[in-house]
Amino acid sequence: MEVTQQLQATIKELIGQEYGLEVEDVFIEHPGNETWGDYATNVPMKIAGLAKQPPLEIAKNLSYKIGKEAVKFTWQDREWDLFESVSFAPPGFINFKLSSEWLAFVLSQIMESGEAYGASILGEGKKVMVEYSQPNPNKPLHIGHARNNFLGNSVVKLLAFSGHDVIAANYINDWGTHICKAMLMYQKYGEAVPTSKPDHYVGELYARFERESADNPQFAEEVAEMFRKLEAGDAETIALWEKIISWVYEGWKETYADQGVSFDVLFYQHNYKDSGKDIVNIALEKGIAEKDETGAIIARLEKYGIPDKVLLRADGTSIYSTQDLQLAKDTFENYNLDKRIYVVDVRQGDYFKQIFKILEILGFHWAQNLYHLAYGVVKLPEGSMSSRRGLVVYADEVLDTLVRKEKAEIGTSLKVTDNVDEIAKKVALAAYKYGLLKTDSSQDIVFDYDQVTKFEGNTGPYLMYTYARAQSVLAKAGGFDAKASIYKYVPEEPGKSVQRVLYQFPEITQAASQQYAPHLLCNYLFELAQRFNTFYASSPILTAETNDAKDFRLLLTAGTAQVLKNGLNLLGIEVVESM
RNA sequence: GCCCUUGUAGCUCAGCGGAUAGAGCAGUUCCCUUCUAAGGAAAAGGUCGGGGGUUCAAUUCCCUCCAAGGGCGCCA
Repeated sequence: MEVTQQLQATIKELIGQEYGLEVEDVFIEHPGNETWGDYATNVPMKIAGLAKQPPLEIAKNLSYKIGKEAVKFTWQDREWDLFESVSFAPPGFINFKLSSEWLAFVLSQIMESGEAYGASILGEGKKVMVEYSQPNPNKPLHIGHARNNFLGNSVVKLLAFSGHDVIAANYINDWGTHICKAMLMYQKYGEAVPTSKPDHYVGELYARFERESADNPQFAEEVAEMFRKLEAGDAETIALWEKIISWVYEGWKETYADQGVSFDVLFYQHNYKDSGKDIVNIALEKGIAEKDETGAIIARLEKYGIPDKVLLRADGTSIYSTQDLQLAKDTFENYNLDKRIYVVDVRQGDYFKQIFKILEILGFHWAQNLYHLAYGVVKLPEGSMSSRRGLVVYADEVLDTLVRKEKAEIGTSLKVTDNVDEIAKKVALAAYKYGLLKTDSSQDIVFDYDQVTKFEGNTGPYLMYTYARAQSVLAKAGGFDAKASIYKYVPEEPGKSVQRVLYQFPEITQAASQQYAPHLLCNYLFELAQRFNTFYASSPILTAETNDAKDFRLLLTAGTAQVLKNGLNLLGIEVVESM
């Protein structure tokens, strides 16, 4: 059982005995200052009123009654105390300090579990679909999309690691007037084959439309006409659409492969164009939506405090939301989902409120299990990105820059002689992913090129470097007693400080999974790496004073490396053995 | 007009209602004849936008003001 739960149960019981009180939640935290302890509770202050006693008195009494013998664990056929001490502190805290035995036990657990260390069964039996990326065929991916891809990818891994049955889905917006804009330009000016990376080429066609449509008012009607023909199934128009869209897929395939992002299933918007209209008709019948004076079909949502939503255009053609309603229904019912998560930027907040509410009032019970994981916008130091003002940073371009920089960096290192390209790519991606994941995903971030292309401090490469160093020492040691028992334990500060973070890994992976928050993991891994590096700088490992100390430090090194590797994997970052 | 979000060190960001507000970068000092210096150590840097309130306790919750973003029926 988890330490936290065990502790909570013990405290609850004791409060019942001592004060005859039932406490629902016993809040357990890690104290801000480690000298106080590894766990703490504020429960004396919470119950002071009901117990009619000063909080400090309660803390004193409870800490005394709990005692360090209260909680035990078994290891190597022996019982050990979980805590080294239980103490109280004003204004009414109880602090618990973990025993050296427990901290050593954690190391043995890490070695035993290996890549599975930190995994949990939190989501056992739950099926979740995570839809992310949702690229727009008209625009080459920029760093905002990169944030989406990295976040979605990491959330999928986190959920799987906590026992969920996860389906990574991508929804391709291949149907709509936006595609027709590129198609129209191709019809007018296009070459037979793309003259640049195919998806970028289509992007250029679209950009051309944007530029020229102001001076060519007839374009708008030509596009509308083209889309009507497309929806009506006109063979020639469909052939053109297929041609354009296949170029886009070709380009994307490369980008996704570069980013190390993949999906279990792809949904195409065009597959939902007809059934989507069916669901709109049901909404009409139920009086949820109505036809307005122009002929457009509108869902009336104002009584729920949400803006009304157009579901079909006046000319009867469909829009994004038409298909999205149907997709939600299909996936929920066909995949038997327990939850569906949409990783989409925060500006779509109202849109998803509308969609979710419509499905709810249509009577779909599963509508409450739809969740919009809204992530913040990626801005530039100059302000919001804007392709019109030329203020865009493309995803491919950042990766190229990072790879180039990393190759130069490797050039100065004597450690890497083989696989330069592969290592450069991995380190570059680590910098990229970590840079976009380390901030709370709900927040807008400012993308500072100089900062992301730095490989020092709180960065992905720093964590990889820490791992590589650890591996290097382990390789030189040529093996050690991985079961270094408790009897070999040599208490020492820099090492213990690492252990005080290591044991928290399972808590962190669970919290990150429950909150869909990779940044929690980033914060944790950085803290771990910092402490390990301090240990590394001050405690010789291979030349330790005694053999026991050497074994123990090697064990600590191996444990740290394992946790770093497991954690980085959850962020979509692959470690390298040397760099 | 309505709705949402943000305001923490020069910059970029952490901070779970708690016990002296934390990093990284930049700037200042140190540390490679020792296991990878993509590292480590030290000092410096903050009226947590302003003002009220709730609480034993507020950067954290509520209200208000100021400032900056974003979203609002036929785009995605």
